[in-house]
Amino acid sequence: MRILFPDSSSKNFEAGTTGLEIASDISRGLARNALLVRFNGRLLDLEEPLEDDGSIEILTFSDEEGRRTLRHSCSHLMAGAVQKLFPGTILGIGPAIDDGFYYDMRIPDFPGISAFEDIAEEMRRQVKEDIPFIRMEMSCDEALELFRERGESFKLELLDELREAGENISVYRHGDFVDLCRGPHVPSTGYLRNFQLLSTAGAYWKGDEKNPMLTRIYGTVFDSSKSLNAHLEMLEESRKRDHRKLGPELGLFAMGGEGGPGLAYWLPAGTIVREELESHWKKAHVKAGYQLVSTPHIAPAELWKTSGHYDYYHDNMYFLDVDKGEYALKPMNCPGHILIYKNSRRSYRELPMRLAELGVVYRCEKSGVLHGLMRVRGFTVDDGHIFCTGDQIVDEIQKVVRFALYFLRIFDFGYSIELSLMDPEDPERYAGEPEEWRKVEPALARALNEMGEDYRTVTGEAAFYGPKIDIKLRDALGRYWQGPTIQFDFNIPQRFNLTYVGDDGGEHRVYMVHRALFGSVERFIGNLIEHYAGNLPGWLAPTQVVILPITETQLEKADETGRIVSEAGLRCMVNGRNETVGYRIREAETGKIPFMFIIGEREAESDRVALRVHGEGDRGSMELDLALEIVKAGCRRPELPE
RNA sequence: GCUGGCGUAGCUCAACUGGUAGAGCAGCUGAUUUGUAAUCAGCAGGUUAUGGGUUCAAGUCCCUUCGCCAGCUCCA
Repeated sequence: MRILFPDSSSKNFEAGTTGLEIASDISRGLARNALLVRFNGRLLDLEEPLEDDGSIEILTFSDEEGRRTLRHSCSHLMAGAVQKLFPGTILGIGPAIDDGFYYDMRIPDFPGISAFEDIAEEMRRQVKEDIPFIRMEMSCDEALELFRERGESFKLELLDELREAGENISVYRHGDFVDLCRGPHVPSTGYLRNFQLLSTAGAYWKGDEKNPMLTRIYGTVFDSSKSLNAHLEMLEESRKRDHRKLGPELGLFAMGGEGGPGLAYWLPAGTIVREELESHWKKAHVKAGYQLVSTPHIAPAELWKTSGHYDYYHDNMYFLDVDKGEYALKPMNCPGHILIYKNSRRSYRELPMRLAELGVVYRCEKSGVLHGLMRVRGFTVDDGHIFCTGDQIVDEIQKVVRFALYFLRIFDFGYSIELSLMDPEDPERYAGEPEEWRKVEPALARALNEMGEDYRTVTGEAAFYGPKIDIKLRDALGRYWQGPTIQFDFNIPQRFNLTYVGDDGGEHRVYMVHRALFGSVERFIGNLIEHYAGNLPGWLAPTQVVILPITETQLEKADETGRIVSEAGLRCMVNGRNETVGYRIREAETGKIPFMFIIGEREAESDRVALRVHGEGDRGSMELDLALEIVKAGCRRPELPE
């Protein structure tokens, strides 16, 4: 048979040759790293004999499918170990996930993570034994028989569904362990040396709270101990950077307890961070052609009925009585901005009209989803709404994307873009005319293409009211977070009958785009804290310079220097506490204050300071003016966008 | 919201099977006058999250409520 390789070379092999043998034929290294193959588009076990001509791709840990296969195989290994140690364990499902795997099981008398060492020990034993994973294909009835015998009630349920779907049934076995599984798997347990069990949690069977709760065990596996350790170190680093720990430690905000769940209280230092961020945001928006507006926190229920929120967002809203009428705290800013648009008859000459507001919204999130600043009940959306004509769409989208990327660049975030489109199979789900969608969706794609931005198209992920562009931001640890979002809305302009008068003198429906760049100021600051591990850029640092007189004798000089530094527009503090310099330096270092001016006898008599930079150390004694220039450069606010 | 875990001083943590709540750091006072990440001493700090129950006796056992954490679900 003729096998075609990805580099378009080809070679003849005897029919029945396996992927592993082909890999060995190419190189020993590839054979060692190979985990599975893609043959004519299908993912197959390495040891599956290939019978026909076809194109082959040998997949390793550096391929997404390779990682998933390794991890999925490890979930089998783990479940097998659990079943051996806890007889009577019934299997749920055990998929690979980003960075690892889990397995949901009903485990009798499971003691929790204290069992991890025993489970890991059993897994290591089976790794050493290098037990092969064996694929078996069978009829649905045979599989039912097999799993009925083994008491796997959840698997029987899955088999019933598979039968309805008319799927082929395959089963994988290693040692005594048997699991219903589509595959593929790595050849044997020996591949799974570098695993780590991570955590345990409850999870409902099929994610439905009416179903029984199973025990979920999370773990991960890598291709080498080196990459496993790097991953574990990253997890450790994530814990250290947790904004819920760093934020209160650095005096930025307080949460929880008497203040109510999901509500942040910004302390003076944190408020400086907010104010700096918001002030830059406002300046940048004015420069980018937005008009700033401000809308109330409450509005009559009628407004929310018109917008539709009253019906479809009711559970997330807070209501109150005002003058016997029903009011609601705003969960979104769009209706307010719409009223501003509707305040007068709009001409095409006014478009595009861009309105922006740092609008505080309240949403009644379920208690279980609250998470530090990332998910709260009251937060500030850096909201913007663009009203424009159909001809302006491409240009406006490009402007917004560029603007969003500007904000990510300021903070050295990476990013990846997703374009979410409607599901053409199910047009009923969506608001607006299909022809509008057919016009706008390609315009979004065109906007991104023209800018040369890479993006992933996800069909069926559009909101019901319109297609959208989501930009995920990637932080210093390589983690992705919800970032800027740009959403078209065919629904709300219709509900409010938003129009403009065109150059033909007729009324036209206006196009509307919602966009938020930070998403929420609170969450974005949470991201910044973790991204920078608390070492915020100089311009955001609540205190930028600490002045440390070595002894009381230099206190007066320190105060005088402090005045000069403040007059230079920097936030500074004099720390003349009765403590050793070493102690006060330590306070400044742990407080993550970017710069220190240390003034001893030598400096005091010559208008010099000894500059110390956070995280770097002593930069030596220098003229105050020079030190000030260095600090100013380190605390300079970012340039406004073009 | 659901399931599980947790809740002791501002923070980090002690207190054997129920038997007098304790330490370090932070805070305050004083001494010390300090040269690049912790000077020394003293003082103060608690209705053990909350309300109830069992007991001669509860931080410890049981129940309630609240909050936090993990996960599920949700996320216009």
